[in-house]
Amino acid sequence: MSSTDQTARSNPTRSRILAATLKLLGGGAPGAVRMSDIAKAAGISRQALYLHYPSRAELLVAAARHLDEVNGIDTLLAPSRAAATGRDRLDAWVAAWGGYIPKVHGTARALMAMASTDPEAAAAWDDRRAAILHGCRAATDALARDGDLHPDLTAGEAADLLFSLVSIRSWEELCLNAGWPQDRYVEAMQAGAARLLAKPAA
Amino acid sequence: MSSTDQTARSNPTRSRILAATLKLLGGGAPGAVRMSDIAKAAGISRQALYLHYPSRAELLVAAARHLDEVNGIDTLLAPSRAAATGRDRLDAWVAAWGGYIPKVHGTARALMAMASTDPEAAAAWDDRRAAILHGCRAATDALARDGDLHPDLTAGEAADLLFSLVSIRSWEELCLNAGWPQDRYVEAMQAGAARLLAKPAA
DNA sequence: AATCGAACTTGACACCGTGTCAAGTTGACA
DNA sequence: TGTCAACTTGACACGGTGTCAAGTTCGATT
Repeated sequence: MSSTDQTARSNPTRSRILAATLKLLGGGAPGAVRMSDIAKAAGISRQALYLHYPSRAELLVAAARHLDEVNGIDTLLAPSRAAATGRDRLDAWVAAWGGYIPKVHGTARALMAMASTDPEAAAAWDDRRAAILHGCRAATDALARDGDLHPDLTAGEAADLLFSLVSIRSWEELCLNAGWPQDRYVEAMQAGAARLLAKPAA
Repeated sequence: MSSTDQTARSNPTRSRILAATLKLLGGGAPGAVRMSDIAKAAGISRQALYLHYPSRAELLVAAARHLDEVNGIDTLLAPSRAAATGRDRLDAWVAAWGGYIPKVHGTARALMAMASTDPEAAAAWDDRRAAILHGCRAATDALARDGDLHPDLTAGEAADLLFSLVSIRSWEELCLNAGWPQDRYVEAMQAGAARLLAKPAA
């Protein structure tokens, strides 16, 4: 999830392309974002864009990678790894991931849409899914180690549940459609994840 | 959600079109379903298809309507309305809706995708969202009436949470990607919804 | 100073899927 | 017999992606 993307840093045009892509994708894009839109925003011709990223799918994948890098996803997720108890870890994970969603959801949305047609995008999206699910699993494993996991659930099931509870789609539903403020979202997800996954207080 | 769709029943060709559409959309469609695919499956020309449904969006909307009708969605949801206690109502709702998802998810998926480009499809999808959310709200209201709602949540928030917990996307995640059996899904959602939304046992 | 190559430009074109248009065929019903 | 509706074939426009070919610009090489 963080392979210090040389190409982008060393090459000024590519950075501008990625920056333009993220800007368009991030800023509540009105309708679809076309390749030509991105080229225009980056101040180059459409063909130059294809010179750097041979397909829309590859561009989106690169943009998602780049997004993780500039946001320092690893640093962001560190507190979760450092937590002492399972409950703390769950809270920290939900806070970290929940806080990250607003930053990535535009790009993620485009990647998801692409994934339904392009196999390369599908693979990239699957990688990300796996990484997030892995984070969820780490939290539910920690919970299980503390004997704090709800008795009806295996750690695997709990991870799946957590993953779907704090999925990007669900965030969109709550924060974009239902109008929840981001703070309330994180708070409710932390409390909700605990109720959903942890053993009820004795 | 059930306006006894005259047109379809009275017109044999339309029924065949809708049947073909649902079949293609339902049967784990490999890749995108084109208008020409549907025409071929219905045994008519592409142009005849446009004669009945002037756009892909309108066809998908009609297919979704038709799907609700043949499945008797109202009858299906009746047990939920009849439940005595809030908890019963929640359980019945989750069971009914959760059992309905596998039948509609193919069509819903297509409609969702369409909604991001076509305003008419977006409106149709929003109607469906509203109807489901309304069902969720009815359940959480019943819970609240019994004084059984979790103290941290308003009935509105609880409905939003329930809606996103049992969303089609989440079902896809759990049952298609994570491989949960449908039975386990319903069971886990019933128990999970109760933990998430109801007041903890005293 | 001449030139080579990389990055970029303009402009054209193929492909695909949606949606439209026009002109013909078929068959039922009056 | 004529007419109307449903349907057919075949063509075409449009938008978006991706490709191809032929120039331009400019810095680095020798």
